[in-house]
Amino acid sequence: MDEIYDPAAVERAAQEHWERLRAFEVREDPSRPKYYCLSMFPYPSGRCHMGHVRNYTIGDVITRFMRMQGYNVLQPMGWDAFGLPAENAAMQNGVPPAKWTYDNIAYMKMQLRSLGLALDWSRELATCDPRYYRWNQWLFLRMLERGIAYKKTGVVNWDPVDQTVLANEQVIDGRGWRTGALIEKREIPMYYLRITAYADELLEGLDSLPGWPERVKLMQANWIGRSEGCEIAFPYAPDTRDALRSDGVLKVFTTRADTLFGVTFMAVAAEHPIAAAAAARNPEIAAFVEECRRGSVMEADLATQEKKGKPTGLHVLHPFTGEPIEVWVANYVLMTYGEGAVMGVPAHDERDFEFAQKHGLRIRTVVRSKTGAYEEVRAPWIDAYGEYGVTVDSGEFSGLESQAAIDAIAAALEKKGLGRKRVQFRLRDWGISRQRYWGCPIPIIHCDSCGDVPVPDDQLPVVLPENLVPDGTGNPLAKTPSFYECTCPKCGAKARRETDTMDTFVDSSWYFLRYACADAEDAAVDSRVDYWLPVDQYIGGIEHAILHLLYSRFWTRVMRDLGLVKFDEPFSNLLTQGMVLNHIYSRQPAEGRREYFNPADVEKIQGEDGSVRYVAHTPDGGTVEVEYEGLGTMSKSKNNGVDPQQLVERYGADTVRLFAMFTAPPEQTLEWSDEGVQGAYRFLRRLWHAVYEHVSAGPAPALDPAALTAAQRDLRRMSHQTLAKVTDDIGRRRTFNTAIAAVMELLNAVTRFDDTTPQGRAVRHEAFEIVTMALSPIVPHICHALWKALGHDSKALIDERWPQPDPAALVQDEIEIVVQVNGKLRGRVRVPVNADEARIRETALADEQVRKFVADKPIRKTIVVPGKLVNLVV
RNA sequence: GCCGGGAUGGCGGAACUGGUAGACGCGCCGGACUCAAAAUCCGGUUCUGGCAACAGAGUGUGGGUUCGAUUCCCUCUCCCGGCACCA
Repeated sequence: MDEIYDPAAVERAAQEHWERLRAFEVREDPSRPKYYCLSMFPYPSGRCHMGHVRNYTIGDVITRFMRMQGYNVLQPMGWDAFGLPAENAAMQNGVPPAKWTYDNIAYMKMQLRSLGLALDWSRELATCDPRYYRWNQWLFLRMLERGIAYKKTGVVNWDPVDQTVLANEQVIDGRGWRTGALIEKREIPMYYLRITAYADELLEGLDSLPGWPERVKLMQANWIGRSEGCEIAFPYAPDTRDALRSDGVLKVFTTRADTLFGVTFMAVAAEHPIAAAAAARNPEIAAFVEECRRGSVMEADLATQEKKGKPTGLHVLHPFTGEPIEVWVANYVLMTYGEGAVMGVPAHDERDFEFAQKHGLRIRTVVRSKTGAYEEVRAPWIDAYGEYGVTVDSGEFSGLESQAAIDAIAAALEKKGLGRKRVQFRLRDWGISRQRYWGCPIPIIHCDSCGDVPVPDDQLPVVLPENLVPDGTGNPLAKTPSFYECTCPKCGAKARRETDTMDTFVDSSWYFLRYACADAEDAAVDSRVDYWLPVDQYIGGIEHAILHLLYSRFWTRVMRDLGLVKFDEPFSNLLTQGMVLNHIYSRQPAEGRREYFNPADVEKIQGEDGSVRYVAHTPDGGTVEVEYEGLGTMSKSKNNGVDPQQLVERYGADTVRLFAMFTAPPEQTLEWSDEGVQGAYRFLRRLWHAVYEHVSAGPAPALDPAALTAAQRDLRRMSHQTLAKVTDDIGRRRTFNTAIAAVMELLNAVTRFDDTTPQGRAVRHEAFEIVTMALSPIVPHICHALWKALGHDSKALIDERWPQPDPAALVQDEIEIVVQVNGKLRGRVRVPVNADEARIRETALADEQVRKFVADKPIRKTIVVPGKLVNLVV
């Protein structure tokens, strides 16, 4: 063993050993319990960032831990390789997205390898590989056959200058990111997947996932948004019948049918047919509808914009009273939810209340809440107005409890044919069409005579040409005849291939299945999926809590219904890691865009008066004063990323892994700190040195537990306590930071333990073995070397079994008890471990400090927490 | 705006089921080693008062439940994630 810790040499040796033995390539083995540990695959953006390092280290710790527990562990890796950044890079430097992507994959693979992850690279896949995405196409066609996939129009962001569809992130303050043009909404035909058909099952399925964080399940449940309510039809008044030139009804969905008699207006979305009819005859309405058409399609934008509305002058009739009610167009009504129309009940809905106040509409009180005593609803709004209560002024339905009123009104409406109870979901069907090049082609051919014709299975995959370079003005596929020109599979006539590609969420909705059988050539999945799936532990960023995870749950169910897999839920346990943050420094030049400076180049300057300023070093050798903007997630745009590669080269992968695991628990955000990395490095050096000192003194004799001194027993107890804690922290709690802290404490104790007797050395040897074992999932390279140095030449550490604490070593005969008087800490006493309440109380009262506070007051109550604390109440 | 989460020393965090607040690490201060510096090692480090023993205060804000609250309940403030075409 070398005296000096040389991470580069240590890591090279360990990685060579694992690679030579193909240690992490696994096969189905029915005789052993399997464990599928999966981290979300990366988008190959160019270089790994700290978020990847954190994500994959967490997965690796669990993988290595479970492997040592005797499981057959699969940990695969692949590439989420389609997506927008490749097109953006292409626009910038003229390189085709394919080449950019494959180059990035090669570099990032090298980076991941240098981290020493226990990955089975033989299963590697990339979603831009036709061998993968042909099955996207195949599965899409099966969904089309079953009506799960269908076509309808959808709304997109349209840049009128570039004549192109923009992603939400490309719309900044309502303008196109490249052109600065005001963005418009535009309706185009798209393919949708009927996720709503699975809404109930996706919601109920959450109950079968005890291994998922509650907050993620809650977010998904709210996203699905099941609500039970009533569909109510308001027949058109004569003016509306004229305007639309038809009989008909305006349908709304409401959960508060009990407030039906409080309706004083109706509000419809700008895209609603009644709005269109009103716009056709009234220029003011037309202008308002036009105004609503501008701006982005993002819900956050719609929800934060000022609530506006215009009366249409058209009316519908109340289903019971026949009273005419005016229809308004309002920008806060979503065409995509329910019927694109709502009934306005200002007395009992806060949003309607505000709208009515603003436009001077009537407020009609029809429910009295039981908690808020009021006769009439009037400003300002109080929450009691929105509560359930007893109906008033509601004709034959007056005097009923809200729920009874809802039932009665629903029944009466149904009898009239003007409504019924129904369930409404907030969840919408999943639009998968993208007017973009770098994605999986949708396998459809448009024929003038046959319509939309699916590409026959034997012509799959529809291969994406890899040599195109997008220029920001629309999809290059639509300008490439060699791609879109084809013949109709049905009639043989000239036809046009669909040029839209699929949402990249399609790619990531089933990749975890494909890892089980990545080389299967004639099927999407084969029987190996039955062995490995479901995923036992899935690890990824909290930002995927809803969309990716919900789509994957949906897709898995579709594949189940196609008979391809035998389970409902793809991920049994989920760990959502927090984001990685770093400081943000910037400067606003007199002209042009705000500049961001990497924190590595910024210096903090403390003035003598306590003032603080920040100065950044520029590439030309100069300095500029910059502003501190606080912490934010590491990103290219804020220039606050840290390159893990430099750190690996400087300190080694183990240091980077240790830092990522030690600095915060996995679910929390992680703040970057240069000093923290150095601290991690220092610890590993200290560990190396301590083991070196120990083994240099020659082999340790065998441990004889019966022959130990009290101090030796103490250290041995601590070793086994630490082992028990680390096992629990990694295995159950997944708090790697506290596991590391416990090992650090043990190492501190070992370092202080200067007993050189034979049994002292034996106890120390055991402590080092436990330290090495316990840290090995986190810092596997150094532990691989230390294990050998500790005399284990025949078996590598990764092939050892995780040890169990010795119960005999944990036994203690005396313990410390905390004494409180009236809940305040006043002393500590030592008592035998099996002392009863009387004995503890007696010992506590003998303590001088305690006596001072008890004085001669009678003890009214004694609370004993066994093994921990006694509280004397006087 | 809606949904979800968070806030504890100078800093990152710990306290697992309502029971010792501040483990562990960073930083800082003092000491050892050194011609000196770096590295390393040893000691100290929540705040206030006190030489000390010790006492009081203290987990974003305000209130509540309890013998006892960082932990449970209510209120407010600020920060972060998601909002369906970033991945």
